[in-house]
Amino acid sequence: MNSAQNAKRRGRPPAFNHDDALEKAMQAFWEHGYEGTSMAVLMETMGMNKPSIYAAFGNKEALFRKALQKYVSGPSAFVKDAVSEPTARQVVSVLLTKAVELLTAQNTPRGCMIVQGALSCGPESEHIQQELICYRSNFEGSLKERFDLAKANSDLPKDANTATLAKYVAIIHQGISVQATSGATKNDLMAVIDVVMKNWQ
Amino acid sequence: MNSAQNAKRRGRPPAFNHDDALEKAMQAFWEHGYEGTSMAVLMETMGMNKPSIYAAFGNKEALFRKALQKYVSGPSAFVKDAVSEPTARQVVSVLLTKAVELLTAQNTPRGCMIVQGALSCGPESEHIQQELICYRSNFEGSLKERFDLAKANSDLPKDANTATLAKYVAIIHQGISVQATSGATKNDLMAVIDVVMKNWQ
DNA sequence: ATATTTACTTACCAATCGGTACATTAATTA
DNA sequence: TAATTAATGTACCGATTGGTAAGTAAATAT
Repeated sequence: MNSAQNAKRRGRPPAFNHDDALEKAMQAFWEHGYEGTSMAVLMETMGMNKPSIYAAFGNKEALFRKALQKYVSGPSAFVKDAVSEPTARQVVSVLLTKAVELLTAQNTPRGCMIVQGALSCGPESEHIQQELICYRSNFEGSLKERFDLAKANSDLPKDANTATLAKYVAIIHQGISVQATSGATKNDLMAVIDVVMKNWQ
Repeated sequence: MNSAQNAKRRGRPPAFNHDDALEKAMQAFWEHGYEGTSMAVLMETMGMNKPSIYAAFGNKEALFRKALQKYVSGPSAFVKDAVSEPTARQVVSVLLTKAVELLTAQNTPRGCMIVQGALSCGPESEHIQQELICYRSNFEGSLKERFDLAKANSDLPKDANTATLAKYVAIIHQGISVQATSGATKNDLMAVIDVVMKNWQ
């Protein structure tokens, strides 16, 4: 609708593509975290100068939040698909397998942006830290809901503690993310997933 | 031997206690990570001004490394004890239980200093990031060696993949660390440990 | 008492941080 | 062609970063 061609907007046309620039920002934040990514490197990777970035995306915090949304709806979109798998076991298996594939992929940064974006930080980044905590909590919450459904369907035993199971899977996922940044390979982590799934009820 | 009282050193006596100051630095780095802890807050928490810190501990990187050693031989010393437990199962159980107790304690920062000290960072902190990766790798390596021993003692099955088991336990530990910083309680995480141990071979 | 040694305090350094004022360029509209 | 609009490039802002030079204070040795 409001594409550049149709709109014929008045002033000087932007020299950047909004989506491409945000993708670059996402990659930078993904790799080096919120505090570890300076406006200077954002300028370079996005191919924009600072005033253009601020005009297009707001300040650094706003840019990070938009990059985070792009991460959730892009590389991390498989999470929503995984919880739609027919059984709890398949949910866990698909979720962890696809997570390992993403977090150890060669063409993208290692590890999960939501885990390492601002795990620990200085006082001026606490809002972002809290936002990421919220994202992780929602992830865990959606797992719990899916397990509640499985329990109602007798896919999980009646006495299953769904909150604990959800936290267990979240812990595996977050541990995998730490391992991926530390250089663990896809095969290393897939072997661990095998152990986890072998133990799954 | 070289205590202040016995030595009768020449010049002006230090106004700080070396060990106490390092303890304070450790707590600050533990809570906010390497990059998130500025020299300004280190000055305040250590009760020393900058030149005294540099004279006593070297630059920020050297100070962090010394704080890290203090963390390993202090709060995190239980790891060495845990791997001395008589069976692999007890090793894992004691290790994870004590980890949860430490990482969710009220009087100390949440989470593990070795995990969140510099999980992602800017280019000027990559040495520290690498050092922490090394520490985590050594932790995992000592677990593998312990499992190798258990395998030799028929405490673990002959076909057990000890490297994978070690990575599995390391992943649980690192996931717990992420959870602890995000506000998970001791009870939350102990329940997960119960699940892990119930699944343990 | 003087010299020496050591640590402290103050003040400063260049570099970088996130963020912005201002003038310029390139497009459309009149 | 002149006016308007929007995005650009440059140059700057105060604050903070890690790190240090230089002078002062407090102890011991001569």
